[in-house]
Order: sequence, then structure tokens, then C-alpha cells
Amino acid sequence: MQDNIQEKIKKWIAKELSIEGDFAVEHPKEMERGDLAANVALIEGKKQGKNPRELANEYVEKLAGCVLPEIEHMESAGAGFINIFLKPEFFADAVNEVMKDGEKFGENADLKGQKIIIEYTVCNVLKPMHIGHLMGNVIGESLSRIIEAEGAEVKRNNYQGDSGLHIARAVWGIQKLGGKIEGTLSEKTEYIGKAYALGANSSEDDEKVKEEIQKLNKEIFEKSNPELNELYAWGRQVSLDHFETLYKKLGTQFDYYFFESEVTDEALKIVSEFVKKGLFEESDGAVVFHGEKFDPKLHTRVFVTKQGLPMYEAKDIAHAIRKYETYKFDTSIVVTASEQSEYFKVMLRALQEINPEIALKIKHISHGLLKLVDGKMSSRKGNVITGEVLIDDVEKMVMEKMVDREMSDEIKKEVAEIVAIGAIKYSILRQAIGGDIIFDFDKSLSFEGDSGPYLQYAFVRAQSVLKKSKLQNPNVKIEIPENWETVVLEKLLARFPEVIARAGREYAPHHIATYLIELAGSFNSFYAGHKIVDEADPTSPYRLALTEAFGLVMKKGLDLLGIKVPEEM
RNA sequence: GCCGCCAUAGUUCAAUGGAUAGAACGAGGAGUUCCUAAUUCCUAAAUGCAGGUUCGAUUCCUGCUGGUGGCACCA
Repeated sequence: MQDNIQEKIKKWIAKELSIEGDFAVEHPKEMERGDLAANVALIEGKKQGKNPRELANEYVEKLAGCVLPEIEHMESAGAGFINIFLKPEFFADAVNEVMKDGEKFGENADLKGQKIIIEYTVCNVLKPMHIGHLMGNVIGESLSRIIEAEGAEVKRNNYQGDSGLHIARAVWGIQKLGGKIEGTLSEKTEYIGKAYALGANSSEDDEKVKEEIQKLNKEIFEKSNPELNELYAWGRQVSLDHFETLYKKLGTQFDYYFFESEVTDEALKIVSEFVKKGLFEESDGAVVFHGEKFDPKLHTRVFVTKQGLPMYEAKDIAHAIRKYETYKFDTSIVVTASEQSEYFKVMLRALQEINPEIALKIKHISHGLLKLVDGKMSSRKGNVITGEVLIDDVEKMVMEKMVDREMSDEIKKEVAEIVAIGAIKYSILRQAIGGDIIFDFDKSLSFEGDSGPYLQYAFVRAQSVLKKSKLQNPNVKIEIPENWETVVLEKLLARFPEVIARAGREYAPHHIATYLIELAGSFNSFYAGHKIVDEADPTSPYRLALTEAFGLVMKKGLDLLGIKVPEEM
């Protein structure tokens, strides 16, 4: 098996040399050094007090007598590494395996039998969905796909904020602007965004407005004012419809939708129950949790306000319990922006006192902020770029790039959407999740180099070659030609399963992105250096097989990032 | 003030404690009678500072500097 070669070689070395297996067999950073490298001599040299380089020479000699069938040759190098070169047939077998498994290639069973629920795109109704929310959605979707590829049963979960002060701010704004309006979904969404900014801004330095909004908040919570109920219901539905159009465009389908408003009563009940048990305390009229009593690194947070309204912290606890009752998960992953990291630790610590079984199954992943070159976006200040606007603008940029392509306008539009969303998703997934993304419209969404379109383009080129070959050479055989020199592309194809495993283990989609860039680069070089479809060339069938295998892996890899591939572009 | 996260070429990002720190953009140069030039090839260019652990540190630990997020009634 391809994916066990490292383990196999490691065991073999340990056995042949009669030593413990506490060394590593890994890929060297640079391929010229070998396909795999073992640091046995470094580890053993230290144990035995011998010169590692000499020991490596000794080991290579000892091992050379009975090499494994996959191994071409070995040599000692550097500080005392043993570099291992594999046979061309090994890589040809990998290509075979790709063809055989197709789009299943690279998947594993590491999480087989696990029930995992992933919560992402935590949006608030009546607030604009800006590109920061896009980030959570893109990351959550990719993580879901990677975890599915590891054999787990995955549920996608959307928890939406349809209760709380932001609602009152927006409703206040809508009242000031003159109530409900008629129009398209986009117009209504924009209107509500304005209303929210108005409410939030006006209350910022005006105590009177602040009080008005507090009063509205209480009335909305108690559903005591029919006029407010209607405005709220209207705005909520507009927001939900708007979100749905974006989810569809981005390619996310949720299994569950939970709402804060459904859990407020339960939240109050739990808090009052645990006030009696001494977990929560009264302070200044509010109910608080003193996190620092459990861990000096935590802090105090309000769970229920003076007015008796549950805060996010209380609702989240009730939500976690309800989520577990709905779906008995082994792990619940919650993806949010990193500004909530500290909050989450406190909330989770409180939950641990209330229901440790659930608390310990919840894992928080935070994803950094998406910043504009000139600072942070804020729906309060109104300087937001909404997800919708971003996608539209990028689509226009793609359309411009395609002016001279011979395609029908309809296909062009389809392709533009696939490429635009691919570009946006890639620019989010190319880097480690935790860090902020500095978003520069002109630079971040490049269509060349380290970009989504670069990957899609490489795929399209491969498909184009294959289409041509079907006319000329209908019987592609995967036999390695004589005197074939293994190319980088083959070596990379064989590594795909490892990459998926690592991305899953570390919850890190960017490993896949980095790998795909390398893979696309190696294919592009391969493509540039040699004609693939060439009847006179005996290596052509194998080159075609490589091209097909590349296409399969690229498509699968992009699929794990949630990026679609066009047929042409 | 307390707590968390971050610091790598001019810029935006990579690098499972290992061997010469890898890309892309930008800069300079080259390539198409050939399967889509949204491409390929070549050149220059980086680990914030000071210690420590280790055979070996971008990676682990401590301090400093700089940035950023959180810390009572937003989510």
C-alpha cells in the first residue's frame, strides 16, 4: 500500500538493525535528496556515543544486502541521514491506484464511526453578512469535507443569532427610517444594514437612545408589543432568505439550523438552577460567572443582565446541551472568529461544571479576522464589504479576463462564478486558519501564481489534453515506459493521502492548498516540457495516464477545499 | 493593569526539532511553427532583539520590543 510505505520502511530498518523504532522516516524537504529519509543514525549515534555520519555509512552497508522491493537505493548524507530512493515502479503503482480509486483516492478511515458536528457561519440576523462571515463559512465547509474524507459522519450546523441587543438596534433603526419597505431581497437587506448601523451609531454616544433601545430589547424579548413583533419577524425573514442565497452560491448545505431565540428560556432556567448551586453569583443586579475562580487565566463574565435577559454566554450553554440532545456527537467543532477565543474558554469552563461530558467534547477553532488594508470592518461604522458585493465584484473581474474566449455568454457566466468563488475561497484557505487575513482587493484576489484560478487552470489544461487524446488514442494503458525517469508530478501524486491525513489531524485545510499549488506547478512544468499527446512517442500513453491521475487528484483536492472546477476557462 | 494570539524576502503567505528556510506578487532577464501564455524557465531578496534547552531551534522555554484580540450587562 502506498500510504504505508514510511511505516513499512521504518519497521524494516528497526528489524534489520535490531534497534528500537524511536526514529522517523520522513520526506526530505527537497526531493533531490531522496524520496524518504531516516534519522536513525542521528538518534542511535547519540545513544551510543558514536559519530552519526559514520554510523549512517555503517547502516547503509548493513541494509544494502537485503533491500525491500520498493527501494531503488540508499545513501548516507548530511549530518547522518539515510536517504532512500524508491523505484519508478513504486510511483507508477501510485498512478495506477489513483486511476483505480478515482475520486476516492486519498481518503482514509481514521475517523470511521465518529459522529462529528461542525458549527460554522454563526450569523446574526438583522446585521449585514460581511466578508468576515464568508471566512467562517469557507473554513467550516472545507473542514467538514476533510473530516468526511477521514470517514467520519459529519453534520453541518448553523447557529443563528436571532435574539439579543443587535436586534433591538436594528429594529430601532427601521422605525426611524420609516418601517418596512418593498423591493428586491438585496434592497431590503441593504436597508436593514443601514438601519442597524443607524441604531448602533446613535446609541453609541447618546444615553437617551441607548435607553430606548434597551427598552425595545426587553419588549422584543417578551414579545409584548405586536408592532415590534411584526418588524422583527419581517427583518428576520429577510436576513434568513438573504443568507440562504449566499450559502447556495458558496456551496454549503446545513443539516441543522439552530436559533438563539429557541433556547433563551432554557438558558434562564439553567442559570437560575446553578445560581442555587453557587456556580453563578449575583453582582450589581446581574448574574455572573467568576471564571478566575476556576482558572487564573479566565475572567468574569455576565450571563444574565440586570434586566433579566440571557446573554450570549447563557444561551450558548443551553445551545450546547440541546445540540447534544439532538445529535449525540463524539466531537462538536465550533468555528468562530478569534475575538471570541477568550470568551469561549470561560463559557466552556462554566459548561464543564454543568455538564462535563458535553463540555469536553466541544472544540473551538478560531479563524482570525479579515481586515481591510485601511483597518477593521465594522457593521456599526457601516464600512463593511458584504459577501454578496465581493462575489459580484470578483465575478466582474473574471468576466473581463475572459472577453476573448470563444464561449457562449451563458457558459461564460457559469465559469466566472466558479472561478470567482474559487479565487475567494482559495485566498482564505491558503493560509493557516488562526491568522488574520489582510484583504487587499487588487492584490489578494490575484488570478495568477498562488491562487485558486491557477489550480483550476491547471485542471482545465489537463482535461483539454485528455479530450484530444480520446480522439487519437482511445486505449490508454498505464504501463511505465522503459527507461522512464520519474517526474516530480508522480512523486507528489503518491503523497496525496498523507496530505489529507495531516490536514484532518491538524484541522488545517491550508496543507491541502499548499500541496495543490505544488502539484499544479509540477503538472504545468510537465506540460510545458513535453508534448503529452504524440503518437510517435512511446511514452505518450503513460504521460496521458499521469495527466488523468493529476486531474483526478486536483479535482478531489479542490473539492476538499469546497472549490469547484470548470470544464474550460 | 491582567490574560490570550502573532512577529519569516519590498509585500502576502509556507516550512511534521533536522541537511542549502519554500512559494507567489512585485523587480530584472528569457521562452510559443507544439495539447488554452490565467503558463513555463533563470536571477536578486528574509527567520524582530537577548538569553536558555538540544548533537541540531523558524519550530520548545524565559525576558524584551512591536502589533493585535479579550477583560460586566454586545454577539
